[in-house]
Amino acid sequence: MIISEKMKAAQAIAEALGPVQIISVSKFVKVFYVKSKDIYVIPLRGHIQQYKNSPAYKKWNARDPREIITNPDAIRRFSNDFAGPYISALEKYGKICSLCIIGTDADVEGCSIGMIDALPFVKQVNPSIRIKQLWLNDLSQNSIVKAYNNLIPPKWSWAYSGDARAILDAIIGFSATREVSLTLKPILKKIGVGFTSIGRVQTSLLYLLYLREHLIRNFVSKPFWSLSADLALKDRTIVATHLKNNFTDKILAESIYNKIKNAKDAYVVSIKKSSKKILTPTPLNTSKTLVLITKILKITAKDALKTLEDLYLNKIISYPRTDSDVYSKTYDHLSILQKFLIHNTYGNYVKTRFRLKKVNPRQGKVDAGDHSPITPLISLEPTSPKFENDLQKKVYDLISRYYLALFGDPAEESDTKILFSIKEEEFISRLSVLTDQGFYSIAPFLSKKYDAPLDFFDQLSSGKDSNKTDSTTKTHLGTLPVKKINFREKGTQPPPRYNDSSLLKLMERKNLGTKSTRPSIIQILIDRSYIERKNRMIFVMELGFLLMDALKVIWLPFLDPKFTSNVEMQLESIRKEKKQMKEVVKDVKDEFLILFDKFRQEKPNFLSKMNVLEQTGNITRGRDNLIISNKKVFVPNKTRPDSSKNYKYSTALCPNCKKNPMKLVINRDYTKKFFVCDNCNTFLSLPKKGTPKILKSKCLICGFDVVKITRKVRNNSYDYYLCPKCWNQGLKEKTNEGFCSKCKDFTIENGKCVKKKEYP
DNA sequence: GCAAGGTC
Repeated sequence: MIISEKMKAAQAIAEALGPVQIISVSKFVKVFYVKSKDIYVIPLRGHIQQYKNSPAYKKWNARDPREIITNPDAIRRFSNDFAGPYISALEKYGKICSLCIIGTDADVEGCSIGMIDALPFVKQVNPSIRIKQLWLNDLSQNSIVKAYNNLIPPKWSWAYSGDARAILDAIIGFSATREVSLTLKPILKKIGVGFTSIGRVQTSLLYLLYLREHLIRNFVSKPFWSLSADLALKDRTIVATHLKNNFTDKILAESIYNKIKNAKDAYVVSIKKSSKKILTPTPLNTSKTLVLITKILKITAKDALKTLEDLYLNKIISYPRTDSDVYSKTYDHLSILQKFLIHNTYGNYVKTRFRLKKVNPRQGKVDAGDHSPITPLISLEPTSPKFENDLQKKVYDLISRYYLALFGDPAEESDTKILFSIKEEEFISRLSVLTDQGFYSIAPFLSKKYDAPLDFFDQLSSGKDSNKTDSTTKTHLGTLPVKKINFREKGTQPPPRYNDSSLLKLMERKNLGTKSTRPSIIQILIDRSYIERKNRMIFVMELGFLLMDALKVIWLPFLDPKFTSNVEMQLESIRKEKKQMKEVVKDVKDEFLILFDKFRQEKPNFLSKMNVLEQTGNITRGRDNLIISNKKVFVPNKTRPDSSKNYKYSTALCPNCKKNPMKLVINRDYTKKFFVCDNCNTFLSLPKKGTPKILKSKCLICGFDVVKITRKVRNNSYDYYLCPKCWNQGLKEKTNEGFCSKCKDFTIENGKCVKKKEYP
């Protein structure tokens, strides 16, 4: 048996090894059987287990949060709720196989998924099974066959490194989140916030945002003065700035201004022209793609990643989570390019590529050995029904154009520096002109803004072929009339606010989070009311600001990204077998325990600083209408984590007021489930156990939406159906009605309420 | 109620 990390990889592995037979082990999980080799390839869904607090520590008040660090039994591994069918498959095939091959992704998390999450289930049913590892650099058939013929001993140290990461994140996160939340409980209650989370990555990121916010809030603008000249050139105006700009000495600047303000002519002293080639871009890894999409389409990182995933699942682009920007030598670019030949918009560009035989892409530098760079797999017109929404079209367009640009010619720009003399004062004007658009023709969004070409200066530089000249210097070449001399007072500006695009870059630079988690880390800070987005800019809210302000005197070593990079170094030493996992977990725990105790010591100071929140009742900043002093509870719904967009609604109207559809409310741990009417607050309760889903069909008795309830019992799941309205009626009247299976006249067929067939 | 990391 081969254990794989995901469905797509399982299928690719199986198909590379021989003809495949698909075995459905549950509604959604398939196992791929390669009959010729008698191999079962079993997919997983990433991690199938996670660390949680053991039952004794489940309640926040039950035990001292400090024990989460000191008591090794405080956290335990639990199977995820979707893991049932995967575990069943591991057990079923574990029993009948003699060799178990770990074929998860070739990285630390992949090893931990295969060996820590999945393998124990196999070993439990078959303790003597042999274990090997399939080390895959990509999912091409060649690589898979090669790796299969060269199985390696399992890389345990890699798996332990990942496991240590998970343990430390859980211990640090759970203990600190509880300790800080419980400390702030009275204050948080008053400002309507449930808890304040602390984590290795999110807290470092919040600290960096706090530092920037601090700079911006405390920024004092300093004045400076600038001199510039508007010069007339035919019907255009070109602007030249004083060579000594900017002036901090107002008197000096003013005296120059007075000297030249009535000048009529600007003498061209010299023209320097140089040209520069701009290389085609390098292939797209996840990080680059997220930065590109958020920047060009001005959407959030979360939406960008979601759209990439959707395009991938619809087989429109390749796997979107990769650290590589190098294609393997055997990557079949030709067949992709050929698909684009007939494209209405990109077709001509691609034809030219074939004509010029430019069919090899520019390569990047990093081959992380995971997946190929992000690549369009098919050629789609914007009208294609395969797109589910407008955003998918736009993202596909960006990725396709970018990919095609890898085969493009370099672009070329010319940079012209013109030095003027205005009454002996030197002024300079810089012009940047695109002289050869090269790959920008297919990917114009990669281009910076250029000036319109000015052939005037080409004539001035006496007819030399400027394209081939790197630098030409001419003196006293003529004059331009001065339209106006400008003398302006300006002020220094604070550093800019982060947006999703620059924040992703920051996280990459500071090595915070991974390609897959960065967008969700940003989202967590928003959900916690630590930060908010306004006009795509990130603002730190009062809660986040004060928290960092108060914590920085106690926890600086933890807030600094150096903490997480040190942890990562330690994890590396496990991977490289220089240190034992136990040793590293102990060291980091000890280090954090000292900080934890320091927090306890400083609690009174911390609390008094955070009390400001309570006094002003203000967790936000910059939204004037929300700053209400001396009111204890004010937090409007808007500043709370807004999950409203995730709500599902019934199509039927509220049976009471008949004005609104009803909102399906499910809280995070699925303990509360009900329909509620936003208008009249009417409730329809739902069964306590199981996950409800609104079906597209309506109850033929009352007209309300039929709901499917999925129940999971141990490793199995089953569905049943009910009508919430009839069911609530049944509860009230104790008639036990509303279950579709017990309905006299109707039944559910293919998810639809239909009349029962009558049998004569 | 909590983290960060995978993934449908």
